[in-house]
Amino acid sequence: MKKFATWNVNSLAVRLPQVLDWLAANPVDALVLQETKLTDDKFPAAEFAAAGWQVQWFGQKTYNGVALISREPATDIAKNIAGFADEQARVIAGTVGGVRVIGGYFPNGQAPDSDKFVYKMAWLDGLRAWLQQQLAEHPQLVLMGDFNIAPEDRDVYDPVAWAGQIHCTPQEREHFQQLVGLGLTDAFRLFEQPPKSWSWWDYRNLAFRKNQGLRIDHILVSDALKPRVTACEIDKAPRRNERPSDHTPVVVTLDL
DNA sequence: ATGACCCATGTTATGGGA
Repeated sequence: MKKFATWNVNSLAVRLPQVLDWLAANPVDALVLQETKLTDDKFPAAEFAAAGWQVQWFGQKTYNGVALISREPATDIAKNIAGFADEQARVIAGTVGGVRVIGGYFPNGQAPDSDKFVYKMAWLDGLRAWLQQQLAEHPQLVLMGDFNIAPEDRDVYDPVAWAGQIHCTPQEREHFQQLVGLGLTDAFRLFEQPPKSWSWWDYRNLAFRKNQGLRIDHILVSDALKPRVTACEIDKAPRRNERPSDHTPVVVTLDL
């Protein structure tokens, strides 16, 4: 049995105690983090090591930043997308127990008519090209992270209000389907799930209390792993913490 | 109601997130 998880922590400096608490309660084989918002010299490697975790990290000042935490050492570490020049620290990958684990903080895109949306589209093109190679090299692969894409209307609390808005545009959803077309499966949808399952709730407007959110954090598994998936769940508990991240972890369980 | 929050920044407002 193996477990892999993803969590956008929205500043690891703020959330480190919550991450360590969560790992103690949820001893997964690997956890990928997004939005650490730390330069590499400030990464709290010693704190993870003291708790018995291996860690790889890749960050920058103020924005973005990713990490790969694992019980066993990760090998063949990759940072960002080979073949796609990027100033922003958004991807970290490693092989853990024979499984290629890729963690990504996909661009937000801000608004469909913005330069940031153009960047998001180019980034997704680059990701897909690289993933095709990664899948050829590593048949057992999980792609996890904050995709900043709500794949379907059932992933949106108010699909009418969000129609055409960022995270819900046809272009973003087409990119998600193109990733699926590489031979990947949304592990969450392999199982019957509670309706109105979200992974993110706005800090504003009492959104969590009213359960107004989006499902934008995902775990995609390769065809080789798909028959091994026994569970995939969103863990809402950390969203109830004091000073929570606006995202909450997603966990997949595989019979390996 | 084009709002409401949270995080980082050598801040006391601004940009970004989603």
